[in-house]
Amino acid sequence: MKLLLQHISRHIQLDPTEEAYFLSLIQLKTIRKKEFLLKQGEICKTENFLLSGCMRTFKLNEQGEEQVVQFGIEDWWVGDLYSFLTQTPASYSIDALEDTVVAQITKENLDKLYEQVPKFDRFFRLILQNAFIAQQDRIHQNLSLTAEERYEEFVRRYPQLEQRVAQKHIASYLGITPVFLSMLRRKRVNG
Amino acid sequence: MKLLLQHISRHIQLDPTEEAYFLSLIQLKTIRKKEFLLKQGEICKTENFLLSGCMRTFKLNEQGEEQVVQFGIEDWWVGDLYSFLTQTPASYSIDALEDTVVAQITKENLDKLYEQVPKFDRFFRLILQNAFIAQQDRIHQNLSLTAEERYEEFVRRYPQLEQRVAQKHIASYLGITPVFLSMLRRKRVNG
DNA sequence: GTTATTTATTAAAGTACTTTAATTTTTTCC
DNA sequence: GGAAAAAATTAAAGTACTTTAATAAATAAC
Repeated sequence: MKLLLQHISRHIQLDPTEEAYFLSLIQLKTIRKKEFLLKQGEICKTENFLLSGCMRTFKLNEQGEEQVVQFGIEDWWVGDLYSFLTQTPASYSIDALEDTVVAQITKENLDKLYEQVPKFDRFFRLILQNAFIAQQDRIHQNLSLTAEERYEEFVRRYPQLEQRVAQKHIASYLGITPVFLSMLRRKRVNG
Repeated sequence: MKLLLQHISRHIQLDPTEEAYFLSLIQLKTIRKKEFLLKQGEICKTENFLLSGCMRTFKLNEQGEEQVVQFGIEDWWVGDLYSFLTQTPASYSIDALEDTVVAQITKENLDKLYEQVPKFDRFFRLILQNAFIAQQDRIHQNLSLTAEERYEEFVRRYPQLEQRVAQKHIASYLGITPVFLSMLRRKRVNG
């Protein structure tokens, strides 16, 4: 839980009362490997901050294939933001790739938090700014780089993930088939 | 300028003093068709709200081709957020596809605004939430749809843009060549 | 620890999309 | 309003990536 408070203190300063109030709105939850935090069609009841472990956010496309849109590790937020905000059925599923612990806040509690401690408007504005910038770069890369270049970028940017996550998930995240990713890796190793 | 105040009032309520203060921090600027609002390498000094016209945000890739990452029309914000926040050289260029009028706020003034009227933290949080959701959907679509399907989606979602913007820019936004887009369009018309 | 199951590799044939280049259409500009 | 420039169309050859299928390697399960 210290991890979450550290994460917040990087963006805003809380006094002890505010910190206590914030913590009173948070719940911990453990998700075992292969279990789901959220299933497509359910309502996303919480925003989730990863304290440990690794998760993936994905969507079934029309052919029933799983398309990974995001990974989450320690220090990252995961959730289906649209479903959370509108309390409508989720388009994304989220499951655990390792045993995972998350800190959760419900929409009701988050709304209270915004009213009681408006600094959190700023906090989430800052978080979203960073996420927006990262996503825009990713869109640019997806459109202008080859699969090979995207893979290089992925390895460079997330060396930990390359190790922790199955190749088929990385392939999906990059928008290519596992077969083709395997070819790229061989090419990389052999020269 | 009414457009901007309406846009804000959809998300937060300002009292007359706050509104006047906000307006005192805003400047209008006209950009003629083909002129630049921002050039890659310059520092992005303002966030920009489009009152009329149409702009494109793009980046030169390593082969020197222009990759369009976003269009902007009335009611949208444009800028290079990373360059704006860090006041470092921009990775993106922004130019006008039509004569355009924008309402601008500098980083200095926006920082003042956040301190004087903290509601704006909420305002931009809400704007960023929407942008984040839209981008996530776009990432998913870019990875899981064919070029033809992405084009269909684009036409469905932004019918106005399809009319207003040159095909080569739409092709770039979709991540395909103008030649291939032309083929898709013929196919669409002929059956 | 062995078996069953899932994941990664390899090869070969197929397809969506690109590249190049020539022609036509549309837009720009004095 | 006519010439020049830019954008869109068409066709043909080329390439990055997919699909299928068979085998090997790694992980899970009892």
